[in-house]
Amino acid sequence: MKVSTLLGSSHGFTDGILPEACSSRTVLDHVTSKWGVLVIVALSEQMLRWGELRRVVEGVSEKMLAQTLKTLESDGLVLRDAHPVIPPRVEYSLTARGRELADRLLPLMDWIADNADAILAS
Amino acid sequence: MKVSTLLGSSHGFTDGILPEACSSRTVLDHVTSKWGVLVIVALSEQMLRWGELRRVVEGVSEKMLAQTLKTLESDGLVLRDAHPVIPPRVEYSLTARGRELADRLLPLMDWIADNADAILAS
DNA sequence: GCTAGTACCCACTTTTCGGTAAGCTACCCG
DNA sequence: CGGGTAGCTTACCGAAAAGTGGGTACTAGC
Repeated sequence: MKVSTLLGSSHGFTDGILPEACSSRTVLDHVTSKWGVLVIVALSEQMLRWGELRRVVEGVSEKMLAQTLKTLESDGLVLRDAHPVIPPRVEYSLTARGRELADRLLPLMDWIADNADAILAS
Repeated sequence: MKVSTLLGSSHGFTDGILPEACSSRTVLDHVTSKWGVLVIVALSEQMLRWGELRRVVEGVSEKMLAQTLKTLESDGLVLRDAHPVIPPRVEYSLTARGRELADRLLPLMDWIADNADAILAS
């Protein structure tokens, strides 16, 4: 079902835009969490190791990165590939589903990057 | 500048994905705030009054709706049109810039709505 | 005069988010 | 044997987000 059909002057929309406490809201919260978007975008280009992610996603703490990755992994958006070597080597990449998400996220991010200054100026 | 060119195996990406504390991060926070997305989507179909927004965006409190609308209005994404009549009548709609955003947000929301159940099942 | 409806605002409290710092494992190097 | 490294985990704490309950202004209707 398309969100864009949930509303409509012809329907009267007595129901809301996405019912409260539905699965879409939960996923939306995961994806639009403070670091979720940035991690997805970072991984959209290439697989990255833990330490690389920490550097690339500027400002994220270890705790938040671990938490974000765990959520995204359990959502099936990010793949965690741990090599049992010493020192540990863990590689993160997008799953097919994660790449679908990234495809829809990147245009948004590009638009934001283009318009951010104008938006804050007003 | 495209976000998708910020990274790249050929560049070495010693700098991060969007520098910390830049305008893009701020706008990203505004747009991906808990209620920001839902308000934009709700207004993407049609202009809505305050009370209608409260009902359509299920679960939002008056305080949060007011705060969200104020942020979006000062970002130039939402237009507030107050009619000086009794009882008060205030209409909210998207600006041209807000519609640009909504165009990039709706495909994302549609994808989330389509995949939410599968994502939470895993 | 009392109540209801619309669109808010403000103060207070609670809850959640996120940062800091420390510790842990298992090895390798010197 | 001490220090270093990579990838975490945990406990603690402050800040920020968000909910609650009240109040305001104005008029129409009973």
